[in-house]
Amino acid sequence: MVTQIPDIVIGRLPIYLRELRRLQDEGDRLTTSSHELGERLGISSAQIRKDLSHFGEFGKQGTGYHINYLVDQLCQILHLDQTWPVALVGVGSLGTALAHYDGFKLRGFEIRWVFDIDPTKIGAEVNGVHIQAVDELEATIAQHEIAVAIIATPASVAQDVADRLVAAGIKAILSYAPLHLTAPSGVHVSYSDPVTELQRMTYYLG
Amino acid sequence: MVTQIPDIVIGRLPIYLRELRRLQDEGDRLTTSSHELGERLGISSAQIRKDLSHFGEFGKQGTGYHINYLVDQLCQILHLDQTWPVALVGVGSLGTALAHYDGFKLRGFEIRWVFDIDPTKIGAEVNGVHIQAVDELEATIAQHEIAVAIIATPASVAQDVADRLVAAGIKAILSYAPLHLTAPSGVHVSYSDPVTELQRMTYYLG
DNA sequence: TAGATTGTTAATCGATTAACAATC
DNA sequence: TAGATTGTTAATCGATTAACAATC
Repeated sequence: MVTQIPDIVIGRLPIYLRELRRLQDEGDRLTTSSHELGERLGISSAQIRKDLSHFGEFGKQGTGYHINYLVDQLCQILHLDQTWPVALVGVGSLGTALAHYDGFKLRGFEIRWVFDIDPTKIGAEVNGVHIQAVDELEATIAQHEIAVAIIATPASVAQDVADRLVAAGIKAILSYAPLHLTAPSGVHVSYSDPVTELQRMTYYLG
Repeated sequence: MVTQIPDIVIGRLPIYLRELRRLQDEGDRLTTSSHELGERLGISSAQIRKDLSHFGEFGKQGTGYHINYLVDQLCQILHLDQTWPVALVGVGSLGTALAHYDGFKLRGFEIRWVFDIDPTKIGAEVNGVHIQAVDELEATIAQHEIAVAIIATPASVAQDVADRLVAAGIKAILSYAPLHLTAPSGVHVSYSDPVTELQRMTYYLG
């Protein structure tokens, strides 16, 4: 029986995975518990057990969860037992920073195509990746069947870029442009806007 | 009577504000409606009306919301009728990109102090701001009563940096380090981790 | 065996939505 | 007046938590 799992549960799995990897790196134990994990993440142990129980029984009464095993399971669930090749659009300062970020590879992603509209950038390289003209976006994405893209363009062109990415077959977009993007259902969009995040916190400051 | 307003409501206000600013920039109308705003943001009109009603009655039956007025009100609520000076820790490629980002000023923030631990960077400038040694962090934050900070350091030192920021008086932290930070209650922490965001989406991809 | 911890149930808590009287 | 849209209520829907039998 296929049960629809809430988005909010899916959203926590990468957080669990990230903390489990830290436990692996610390390397001093083979198992952990929902209590320990919750303690480290500020999440209740009941919620962690409930979340995981949507996908199977990964723990053992009395001993908890085998860290390596749970990491493997979460990677399978999140489809991270592969490296997702990523297209990046926009090589301004943020795009360049993302292209150089070495935290992608180890966690399942690799920026392998980079696009910009600026003729003085096209043909150059960023972190070993050739910068292509945005004109080539559709052909490249279709040819390589790329599913994941990052938008790091100015806000003014982000919706247009998103439309073209979607038309070319992209299924998941992470956008750094500070505006809501419209995309057809079946295409997943997530956002990162530092100002929005800061504004959420200033409410609570005198 | 003071009612506790849910965090999730507060979290949507900056989104409303951002879209209202877009309507201002488009400049072709003085008013909007919860229906229009919801349409543009993929949020139900009922939710928008409910959210706003926590803070007052900002609309008029039949005509909707006066855009400029609602922007003003939201800015007041979010304490954005001032510019918040921000301290940035870490001047790697991401920190540098943030220091150069010109989207802060217009929306209520300004990176005015920058810290790094690398002696070859200390004393240089990034976007007109002097790079200080991390040693000077406590004194500078206390002296200027800085409330908001951004962490763009490697994960390995992020918790230590956060502890020092908090001890010096910082009340809101936006962290780009890919790990959960522990902070005392009363200190607000938000996160931006591109990999976590991408991992949330790959679950839905074949 | 005794202690620890799971997976699950039922209860609680909170958020969203539908509907509509009020009124511009 | 007629149409549009608010603010609010009550109903629905969904998420979190507390508690505990099962069992390692």
